[in-house]
Amino acid sequence: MNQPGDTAADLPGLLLADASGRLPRADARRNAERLVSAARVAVAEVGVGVSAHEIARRAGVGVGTFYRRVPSLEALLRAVLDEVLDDLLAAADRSLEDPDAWAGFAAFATAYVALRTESCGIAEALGGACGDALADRLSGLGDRLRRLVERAQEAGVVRPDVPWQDVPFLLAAASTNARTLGLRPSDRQWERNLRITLDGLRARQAGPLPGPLPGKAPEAESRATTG
Amino acid sequence: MNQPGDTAADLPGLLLADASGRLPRADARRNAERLVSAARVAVAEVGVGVSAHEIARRAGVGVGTFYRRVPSLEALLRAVLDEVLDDLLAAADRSLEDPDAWAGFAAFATAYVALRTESCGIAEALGGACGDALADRLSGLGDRLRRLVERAQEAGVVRPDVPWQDVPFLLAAASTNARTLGLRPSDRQWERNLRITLDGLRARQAGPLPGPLPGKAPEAESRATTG
DNA sequence: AGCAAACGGACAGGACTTGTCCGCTTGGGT
DNA sequence: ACCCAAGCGGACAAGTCCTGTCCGTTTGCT
Repeated sequence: MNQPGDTAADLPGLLLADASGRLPRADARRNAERLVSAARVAVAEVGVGVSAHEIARRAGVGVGTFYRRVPSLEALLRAVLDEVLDDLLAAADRSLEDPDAWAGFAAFATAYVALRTESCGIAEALGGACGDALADRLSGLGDRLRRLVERAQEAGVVRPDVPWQDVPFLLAAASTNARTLGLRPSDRQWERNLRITLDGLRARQAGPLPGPLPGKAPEAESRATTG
Repeated sequence: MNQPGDTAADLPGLLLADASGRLPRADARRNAERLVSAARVAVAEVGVGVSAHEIARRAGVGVGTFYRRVPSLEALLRAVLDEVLDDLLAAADRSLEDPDAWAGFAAFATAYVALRTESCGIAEALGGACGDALADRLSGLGDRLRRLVERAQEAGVVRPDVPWQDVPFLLAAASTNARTLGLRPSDRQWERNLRITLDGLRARQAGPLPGPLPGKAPEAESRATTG
């Protein structure tokens, strides 16, 4: 996906080198790589709201070094997220080429859910928490997901009464992280959730879905009494 | 659930009256009620991280009035959450008395998902975001959910290979809010998610679930490559 | 009408945040 | 081995947002 020998830490969008295009000293390059690695982990564990000081601390460098190696906190986070989303887009394209429509759909669903589960920040980004910055990639993902679902429905392997617009909700749902549920994070929970969700999506007899199609309802507020 | 004639706004845990047990002036009582109402809405829309100034603004009063009517921000949020959780516990007990095991389970699942979907703050609280403050009520909920699931499995209406520990994950998943997904909030999305989840849980032939039982895995960290 | 109770909101003080700056350290060419 | 510029750490500036207090003004009730 990323050419070896890109910028310091193989992040195309991130200018880590100086004006001459090189990082002359080994420690500079090493720290740049540590910062990018730390940023990936921190985005996964803390989320897109992680602070520059926190990333620097995890990388084992001072804040001064952070801002010498990276143009800004925003640029670093952006580069990390862009990379992951590009990988995911590529995975979707590969799934679309799978001759088995169900296998392709399930493979992408698995990759998507795994990613959301692993990285709290990616889940936020996929949910639009980063505003317009990732809009292009997100709409590209939506487009591919629509094609994957429609193809599987035409092949008769996904129940036809589920509109493709429901699927991002279902996948996001299956990837709900243990951390957000008050239970200790057991690594493979998402696999169980996804399995049950996919069982619910598989073509077989089932009643019509309740409610209107998503994405068109007015902004009406509803309050239900739980009693 | 709450006796009429409790404290100012029917929140048992919250001392809104002065030492004599009365709020002498009508405006004081009116503002107390406005603050509690605003807190409920703000918790739903903003989450448990909502600020005192924000609640006061929504109630149309100054911060001074906020702190004169309410012992602290924490106490107000706690009272609001306690009330909702007590209602939910009562709903669970009612479901356990339903002679139809599936209907009882589905009714509670619906109430639970509806609540999480309606209120962002309740979803956070149910996920343990409030620490030990709600631990008693949360463990009570877990206990009732376990009994609901096991009863439905013994009656043969929920697939027996799904351990009850998976169900809170699945319900939390079904209630994933539209707001967190970058799509405009369409009120009834959760009904569609829940329907598909329940379809996945209904007893019928299905392969064994992958992975270990939740809640027992060690803290091992896993990194998967998405490519 | 009088006055205590209640009001609004400026303010204090603290916990964060991003990003800068400067005195000290060190990599690496000579 | 030496030298020095490049690189380093972390104190610091300036800002935002937080909870909670205080006081001059308004208002409900007797």
